[in-house]
Amino acid sequence: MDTKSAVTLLSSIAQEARLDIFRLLVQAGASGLSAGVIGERLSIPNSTLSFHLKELSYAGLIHSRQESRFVYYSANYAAMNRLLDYLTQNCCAGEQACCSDITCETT
Amino acid sequence: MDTKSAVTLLSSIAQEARLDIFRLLVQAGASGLSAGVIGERLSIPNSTLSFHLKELSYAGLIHSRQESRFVYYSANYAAMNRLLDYLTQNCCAGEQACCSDITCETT
DNA sequence: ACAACATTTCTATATTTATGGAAATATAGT
DNA sequence: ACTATATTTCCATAAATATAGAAATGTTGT
Repeated sequence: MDTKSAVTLLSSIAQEARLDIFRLLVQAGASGLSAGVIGERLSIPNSTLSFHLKELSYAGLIHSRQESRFVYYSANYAAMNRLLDYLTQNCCAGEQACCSDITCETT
Repeated sequence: MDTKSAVTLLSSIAQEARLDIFRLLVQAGASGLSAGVIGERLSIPNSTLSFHLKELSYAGLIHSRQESRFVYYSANYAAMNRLLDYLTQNCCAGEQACCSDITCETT
């Protein structure tokens, strides 16, 4: 990953509404949530929501799929993991380990 | 951690110059680097650098300490780890583990 | 006090980003 | 085709952020 891509990913979640959306989707799992449900849960007007979903999609942090009348959005876990790895790469100048051991909490 | 704090942290590294600075410091280890060295390594004019260092400090992602004529900046690993944890909290809706195992690479 | 260097503040300007109403575009059921 | 529902695009406006030159401030050694 290069700096520019990482900045694109980070910018996409460096905003309150989008971070809320992303975390909601991270917690929702692979099946995701429809745009309408997201908007309702977070009280975001539809045009504003659409703008933010586009930002997250463009960055590649979320996927979307059409299913009947609804568009379902879901977290791109692989992209998230790549980003987290990038931030901690080659850390600590050879000193003792300092970085997180992040493990998925499955409950 | 709440959303606002996380956004502050993310915003502080969602910018090319600042992400470069942060990663440089992550890799530099606990001793850190002086403002001058950072500016030289990344070719950032001093007033611009100062602006970005302030942003990172304000967010709490880096520390600074004065040592003789120099100001040394260093990564706040604890803050970084808290942020990474926050992003992956309660992920995947009880499905199989999906999140990174990030371990410090010490070489 | 002075000189040399390091870093920050001041300032103006340029650029990017966020917001949400209204209208347009899909999709599905009857 | 018509109606109801879901989502996106268009648009104007408001707000936040980035840049870097010049001046000011801090620090150390002589």
